[in-house]
Amino acid sequence: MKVTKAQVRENRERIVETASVLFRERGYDGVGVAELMATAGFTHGGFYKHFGSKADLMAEAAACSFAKSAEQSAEVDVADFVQHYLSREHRDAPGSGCTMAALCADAGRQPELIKQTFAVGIENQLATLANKDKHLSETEQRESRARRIAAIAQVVGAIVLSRACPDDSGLADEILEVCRTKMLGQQDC
Amino acid sequence: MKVTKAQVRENRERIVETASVLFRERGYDGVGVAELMATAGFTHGGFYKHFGSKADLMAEAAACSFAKSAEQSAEVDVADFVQHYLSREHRDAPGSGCTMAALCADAGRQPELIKQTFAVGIENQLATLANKDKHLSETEQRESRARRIAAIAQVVGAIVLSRACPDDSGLADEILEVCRTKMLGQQDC
DNA sequence: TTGTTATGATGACGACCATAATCTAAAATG
DNA sequence: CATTTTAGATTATGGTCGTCATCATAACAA
Repeated sequence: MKVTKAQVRENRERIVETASVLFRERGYDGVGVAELMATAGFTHGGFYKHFGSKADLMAEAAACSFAKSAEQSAEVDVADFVQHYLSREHRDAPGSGCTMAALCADAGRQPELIKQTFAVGIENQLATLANKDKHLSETEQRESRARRIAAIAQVVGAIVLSRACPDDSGLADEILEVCRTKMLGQQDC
Repeated sequence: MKVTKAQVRENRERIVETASVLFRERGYDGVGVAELMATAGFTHGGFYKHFGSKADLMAEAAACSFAKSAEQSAEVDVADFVQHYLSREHRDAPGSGCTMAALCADAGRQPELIKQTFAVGIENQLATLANKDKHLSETEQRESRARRIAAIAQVVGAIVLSRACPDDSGLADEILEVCRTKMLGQQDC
């Protein structure tokens, strides 16, 4: 059952995208190759014609989603970004949300290849946010980078903690709200 | 092979403590019941004489470690706490470190029972930090609670992100350092 | 001391895991 | 049109998973 080269590329893309969603929803250990392929519409046997291992796919799926989210957030106002990032909608839809927030804890337990991908993703996001202050002096830029790092830690921590709370718990919403207010209240971000 | 009642309690405690460490190191999905019991010095069969399910043990292990860490941090200066929490030592030893930082992302994908335990753990930590400002007015206390929530999100996010970076990466240390400085620089915490 | 109870060892259950060899049919290449 | 190539289905590997029934044994209550 051979398929067109274009079809192969499309199939591979669908596997990566399906994996990206499932991993974000259930974690790297929560999804097997077989289920992954079945969800994408294939049997599991063909998997290793596309990827060397599950870890390879994890890295590719992460890199792909990092690139996509950096691209998107480049054209959005920072305040709007925070507003959406720290929303209930984002928290309740990890499958279509931020890969960093959904999987960075998992990444910490994965092979170096995955960690490198995540480090690149963080640097990418930092660079995207930095585009707004090219005109700063060197010391100002250093201070700006520090603020951006702290901001990312803050919003990622907020989402992760909020997701750890029960659905009906007021605490989950409170965490989001508090961090949203704090974040928007300071001129940096 | 029956054992003393005292022995049973001690065995059960050892299982919980072993689980607490292993889960923090490798995640809830990364450790099986069999390996757990073997590490604690038992065969896997006896597990269900102590716990109804793996999820029950996860909840108990988390609750146990939350209680322990709240107890410890109650008698420590806040600045010292942050200093240690955002240290390389803490980041590189998740098995003996903060359960919230190690497992809150995993908790978000677990049954409600686990999430409830984590919510209680967060409230506990918030209450512990609050002991320092009993003398405040009601509005001041509300503001204080908001600051404490944001602080916890910040430090948890920092550890989780730092762990997601490669071991030799400068970024991992930078995240810790930046957040430590930011955190200690403000009078709240 | 006798009878009851319950711990923890043994072993098995069916399902899932990542990975891989084999085979096929059809696309790509000549 | 003939040949080569290869995507993806099929099937198998050896292992692990959570859960549980069974059972010997030793701690308990009587």
